[in-house]
Amino acid sequence: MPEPAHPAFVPDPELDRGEMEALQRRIAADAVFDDDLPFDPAAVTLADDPPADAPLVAGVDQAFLDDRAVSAVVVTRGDRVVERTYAVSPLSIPYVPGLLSFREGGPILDALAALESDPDLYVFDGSGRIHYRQAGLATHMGATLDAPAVGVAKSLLCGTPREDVDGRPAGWRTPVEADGRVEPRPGTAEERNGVAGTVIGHAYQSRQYDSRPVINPLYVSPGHRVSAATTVRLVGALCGGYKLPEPTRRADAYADEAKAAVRGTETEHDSGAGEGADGDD
DNA sequence: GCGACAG
DNA sequence: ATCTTGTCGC
Repeated sequence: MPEPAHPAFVPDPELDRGEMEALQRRIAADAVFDDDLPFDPAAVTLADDPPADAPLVAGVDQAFLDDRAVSAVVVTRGDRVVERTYAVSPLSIPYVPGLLSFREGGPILDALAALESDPDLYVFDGSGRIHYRQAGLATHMGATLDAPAVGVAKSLLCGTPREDVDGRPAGWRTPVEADGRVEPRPGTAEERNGVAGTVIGHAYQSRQYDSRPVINPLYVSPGHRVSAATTVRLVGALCGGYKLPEPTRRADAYADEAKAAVRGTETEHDSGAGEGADGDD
């Protein structure tokens, strides 16, 4: 069901670096970093028995096999899994910091196209507004689908946390402000007033065990149609006992599962059949 | 030239 | 992201 609402934004790996960056600037200008949700953010929970009208949340993550991406999507309502799909797609370009969506965006859209349901919110594994041109993976995908989206990264791409992030207790958060590496969005007040100091996301300590290996915080940022404040609120509501939000953990596990299945299909005897389609159970 | 760099 | 066994601890 989920199809690109804005075809011109669909990531094209064939573009040269300059064209990719130009497209990201257009996407950033079009992206909405304010709350424009068709549902109540407070309705997003991990309740065991959620209301029948609770928002559908899609967790998206990928695993890699040779020169292919195994993109997995797990849709949940509260704590209940509603649907799962995955797609195996060829990867044409290498990973380049700042251009991640051009490598993984297409494969992700392949997996989303196999979905029967229509998610209300997407949780992507990577940055959104916390990006050099304010158009990270979550923003690129959210703007392309014109759907609410948030980005959850395990490390910081750019920007500066307002406070030191080391050794913080669970629940702690601090704003991540734009620094000299972040460009202002074309056509916005940021061009005249500057972006430095603008809150582009948050460092969020989702989990911290009473001792041992100090856990690093997550870096969450708006993808599309969601503010930075609501993004942390949503991610906080989606985290249940582990560092990563539940939708992401499930997508990650499903991606590994699908990857193992694909690998088995090509190892047991020989090879031959198999394409980059979908699958579920 | 040097440093930084999601997955 | 990926290559990988065992091991310490609740």
